[in-house]
Amino acid sequence: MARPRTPLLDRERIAATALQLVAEHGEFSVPQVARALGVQTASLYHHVDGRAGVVELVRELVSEGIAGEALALAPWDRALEEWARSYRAAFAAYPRAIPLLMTTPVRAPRVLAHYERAVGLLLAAGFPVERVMPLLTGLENLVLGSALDLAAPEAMWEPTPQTPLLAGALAAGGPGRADAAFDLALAGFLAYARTLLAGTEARPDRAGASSG
Amino acid sequence: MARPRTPLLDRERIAATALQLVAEHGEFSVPQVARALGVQTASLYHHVDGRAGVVELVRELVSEGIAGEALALAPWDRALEEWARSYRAAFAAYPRAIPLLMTTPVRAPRVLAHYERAVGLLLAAGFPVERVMPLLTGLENLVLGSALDLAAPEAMWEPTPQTPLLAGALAAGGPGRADAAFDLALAGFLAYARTLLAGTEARPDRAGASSG
DNA sequence: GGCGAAAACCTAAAGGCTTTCGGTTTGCGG
DNA sequence: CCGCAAACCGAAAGCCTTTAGGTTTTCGCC
Repeated sequence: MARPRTPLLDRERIAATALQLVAEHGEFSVPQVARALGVQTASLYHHVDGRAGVVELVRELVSEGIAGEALALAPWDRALEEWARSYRAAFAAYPRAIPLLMTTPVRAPRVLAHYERAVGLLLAAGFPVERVMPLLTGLENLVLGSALDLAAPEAMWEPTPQTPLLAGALAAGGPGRADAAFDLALAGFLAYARTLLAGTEARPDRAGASSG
Repeated sequence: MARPRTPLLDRERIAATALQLVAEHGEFSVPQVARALGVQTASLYHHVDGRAGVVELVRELVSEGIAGEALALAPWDRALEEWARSYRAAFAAYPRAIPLLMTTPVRAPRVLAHYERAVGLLLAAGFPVERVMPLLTGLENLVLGSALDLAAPEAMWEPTPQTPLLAGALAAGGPGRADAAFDLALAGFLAYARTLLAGTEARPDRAGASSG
């Protein structure tokens, strides 16, 4: 009962166990992961940078389904669209993880690398740098909001007898409808982005020349 | 040191203290609120339904700035736009509260009443019931994502030396830019919603007639 | 005016969480 | 073979949420 012949823990098993707990209960704690692995709580801290480190492992696992290579497609709007679709699909597989991952800042290198690529794509497409983060933020909100809505609308609103219309609207949307709504919202977003780019190209921005 | 001559606590003081803690530190705990009010932790439980109850009080306070009467405007798209603008302004005043309020389901009656009204507005405008929640979800994500981006972009991504483009894009956006981006994104959203409505009216939905 | 009930605070405690510190055993490089 | 690092355990500090039970004060009612 000290050091075992073969290690009981590694980052992969920790990540998988935490993700399973999140998928089942919507949250996790370090002791819960330890119990599921038949290990004392303190042992986890030899493999992982605290609870926040486990969250990042979960993020990596959930994000594995995102097709980063889609960002290499042309033209830029098609790249963004394919990326957003695989992004949504990856998170829709684990809807209960979304609140957990939205709450904490993204630190996972693999996920940051995705965003780095996406920023590069938008800059190469001609967007001014100050438009890039609002665009990515908007797209991310569209994707995650849709993924959450797809399989866990009750995570957002709690209808009461005083809110019959809300209850009806919540009950009305099925998975197929959510998919169609995402398609349309994404199309709207991309159309907006194209308009924005056209306006930028027509009148090049000269911000920063006066006060910076 | 038992029951005081004049009460030390009430829901308003609890709410204000919790909101102040959230505004300063991004989170709160029941003992922290108690300490700030010079009271024992357990005393709060006589006024509030646990920690979740305090969260709902904070939500009410933050949401007070939302102009619910905007939903009575005509036409429906202008009502939605004005509502969204005041919604964003209310949350932008307390950006650090946004993660807290996005994580837990909405229970606060006043806020649910807002959504109830919004659902009614969209139904009256002619949207099919199964489109309503995706629309509201999308609008809410737009609003909250923009509010968070307005004053706390570092709450979402943690740039590293490996992500120079991301760091640059994060540094580039100022408050004025975020406002302009919100204006455009909102315009895009409303245009998308109008398109959706036009398509619905052209070919009335008969969902529910076959199986429901 | 008196009295019981309820309100409002307290102390205490259970049980959970995160994290660190100091053992103890095992494996490995020299 | 020896020393060191790795991997696990036990214990503990300090935080959190929530409940239970006690004490004093106020208020409504007779």
